[in-house]
Amino acid sequence: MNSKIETGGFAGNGQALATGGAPPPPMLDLIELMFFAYRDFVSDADRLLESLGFGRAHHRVLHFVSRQPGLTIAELLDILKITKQSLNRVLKELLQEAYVEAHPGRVDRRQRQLFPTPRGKRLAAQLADVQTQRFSRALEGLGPKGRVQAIDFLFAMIDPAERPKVAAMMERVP
Amino acid sequence: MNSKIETGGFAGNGQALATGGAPPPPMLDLIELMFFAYRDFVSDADRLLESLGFGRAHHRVLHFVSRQPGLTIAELLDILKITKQSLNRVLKELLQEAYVEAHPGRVDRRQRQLFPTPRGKRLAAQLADVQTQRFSRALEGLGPKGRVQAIDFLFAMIDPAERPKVAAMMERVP
DNA sequence: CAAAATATGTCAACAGTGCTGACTTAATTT
DNA sequence: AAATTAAGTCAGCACTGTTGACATATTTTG
Repeated sequence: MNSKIETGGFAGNGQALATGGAPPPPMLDLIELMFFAYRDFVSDADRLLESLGFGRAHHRVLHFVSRQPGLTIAELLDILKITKQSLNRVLKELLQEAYVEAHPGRVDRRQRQLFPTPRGKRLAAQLADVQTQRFSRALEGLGPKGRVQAIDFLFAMIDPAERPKVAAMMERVP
Repeated sequence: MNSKIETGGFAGNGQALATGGAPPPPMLDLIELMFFAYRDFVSDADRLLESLGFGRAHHRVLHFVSRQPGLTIAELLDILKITKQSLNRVLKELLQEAYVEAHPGRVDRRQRQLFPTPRGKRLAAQLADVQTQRFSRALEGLGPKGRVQAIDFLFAMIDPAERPKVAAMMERVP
């Protein structure tokens, strides 16, 4: 049970340990850049959502429902990695305010398939737009391969076990 | 083996609408990859923190105090972009459990300068280590310039007004 | 020096979003 | 017919963010 991330304590971190595998020096720059980049990345959408009384959780649900219309609850839970109770709280609001619709699954009627309404599509597009603007500006200064490189880097940061699912979603290009 | 995304296919993303003001196509791939990458990135540290009764907020404070010993409250608030009440809640616990120490500022004694204790340094190093491991594995599959490119991309994602401060922190290489 | 500004701490209340546990309903599978 | 599955719901809790108001030092200013 003990997560043996005991790298040897303080000494383990320092690269002074000679023999065997010297632990790599911490990549503080990347760690911090990841924090700052994400902090500012989400802030764009946050401002828009706040005016509607929604939060980030609403955004994520609306985004993936717009991206994959007909998504079931179970599929959504697997993407978001949250519990059904957490999901239900925000999904209920999106349904009530008619940003999302649910219909019983055609093949398995226990399931509920989720679809964005026109209103939901519009909001999802707006949110994607402000975030796309940030990417656009960021990529402007980065050479022609900047986008491909960013994609490769971010994809490599994902848990290997999750990559096939993400890759499958990516292939479904809009 | 190399389960990279098929970048050659769609990253180009043709469709140059000539006339009028056609909105740029949303970069759904980058938006989603940013979400997935960050989700998995923070999960590493989360597991370690949970066993100590700490959360992400504690991690951030401990990280930046370790990174910039002598940091004041106001400087920390500017980095984290949270309110002093939010900060105080977690800082209080880090002080009580002796991961961080505070001393009155030498020049301005109203200020409190924050320092990591040996214990705090050790935990900060452990946390940085698990996150560094993820970066290491991610960068393995990306050419030799992968790291520089990732840094450039993430830096470009930050609000322009914030970049000088972040750059200053980066220059202070460990 | 007295007054104003500043840096920080604190109390209280609330919002958003995670979690667990327990129970229900409806539909499908066995 | 019984067991399993997909989903909903209720209750409560934890973490982390927010405002607003007020308190205490300390420094700066007029």
